[in-house]
Amino acid sequence: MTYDTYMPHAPASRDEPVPRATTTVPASACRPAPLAGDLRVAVTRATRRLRLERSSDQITDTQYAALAALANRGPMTTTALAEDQHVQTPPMSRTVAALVDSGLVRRDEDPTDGRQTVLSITDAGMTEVKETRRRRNAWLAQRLAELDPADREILARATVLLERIATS
Amino acid sequence: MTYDTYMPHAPASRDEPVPRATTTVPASACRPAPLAGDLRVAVTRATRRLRLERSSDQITDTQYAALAALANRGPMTTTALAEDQHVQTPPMSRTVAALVDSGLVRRDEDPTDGRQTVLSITDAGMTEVKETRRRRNAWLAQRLAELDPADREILARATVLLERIATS
DNA sequence: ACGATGTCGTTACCCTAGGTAATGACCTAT
DNA sequence: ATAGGTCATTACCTAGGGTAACGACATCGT
Repeated sequence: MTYDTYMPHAPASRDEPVPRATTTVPASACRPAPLAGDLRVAVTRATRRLRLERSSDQITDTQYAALAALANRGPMTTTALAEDQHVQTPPMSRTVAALVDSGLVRRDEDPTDGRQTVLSITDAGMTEVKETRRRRNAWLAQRLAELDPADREILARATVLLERIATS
Repeated sequence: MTYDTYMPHAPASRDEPVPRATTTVPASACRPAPLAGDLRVAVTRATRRLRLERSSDQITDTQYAALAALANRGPMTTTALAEDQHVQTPPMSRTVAALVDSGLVRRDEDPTDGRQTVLSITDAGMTEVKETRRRRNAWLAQRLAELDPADREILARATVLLERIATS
């Protein structure tokens, strides 16, 4: 079993110029308080819009997120997975149970600690991640392909910043 | 009753240079397909993280989103509100009912079409929007204040792009 | 060595919030 | 006038958050 070396975080370095962009924003929209409101609404609306594009999938958003975490970060316990996803352990336990029932995740007992069970993604699970990732990203990738390359770079940099904010 | 002139969309104009930023991204992360995966994960994770900061609120995420839409865009029907929020009419009808029960939204019959009811935000609703916006944004605004100004500009531009994607 | 305490995972149950189906009220077009 | 379309609501299902409680196991203190 190999795990994707998926690393959205890029190393930070100062004074990188961004080439050109197709949008301008007033300086007032860059102040923390107004930006917080705009960004919150935009992220919420984008999440809802993305949800529309998962109709024919066999796996839910939550299940995919957990499975992708196992694919990206390797085996871990239920509690660690819950912390990674910022949810409580009981709901994560239920999500994991669904993935185990589907044969996408395997439970292995920790030899040194009988309380813990280590969760690993199965080959079927990894196949599902790759296929689901491709299918789910299709719509968004199409929208992104229609953007100016400079706008895609804006979003790529914003992705790093959003990840940084989400993990703080 | 006055409505906030809240306009996250900035007019588009080409060839605007972005000053400096504290992050770099590899060119591969700017291609549509990889960026779609990264961006989807980042937006999903950011949404979950933001949800952690609403503990003591009296109003739910969904209710606030609907109320804010009425505050920002003015009176509209239940169906129009559902379309704006990308949900079906029945769930929106239920959300509206909760807001009416709380006295934050008022139903007015359309004088020319007995089927329709026009929803308007009340003074109490507008107060609630302003207070909730301030309270909910506090955490995010603090995170944003810690960023480099150039990074905030990246996020402000990304906000416009996300709104554009969400409404496409 | 053994009991008290703490931790991991699960189950049970509540709530919010998506979805579809069906219905009633009303409008519109033939 | 009536048939069909539209708006809003209600009823019901499912997913997925939360807390409480419990069993199994580990660890620590005496």
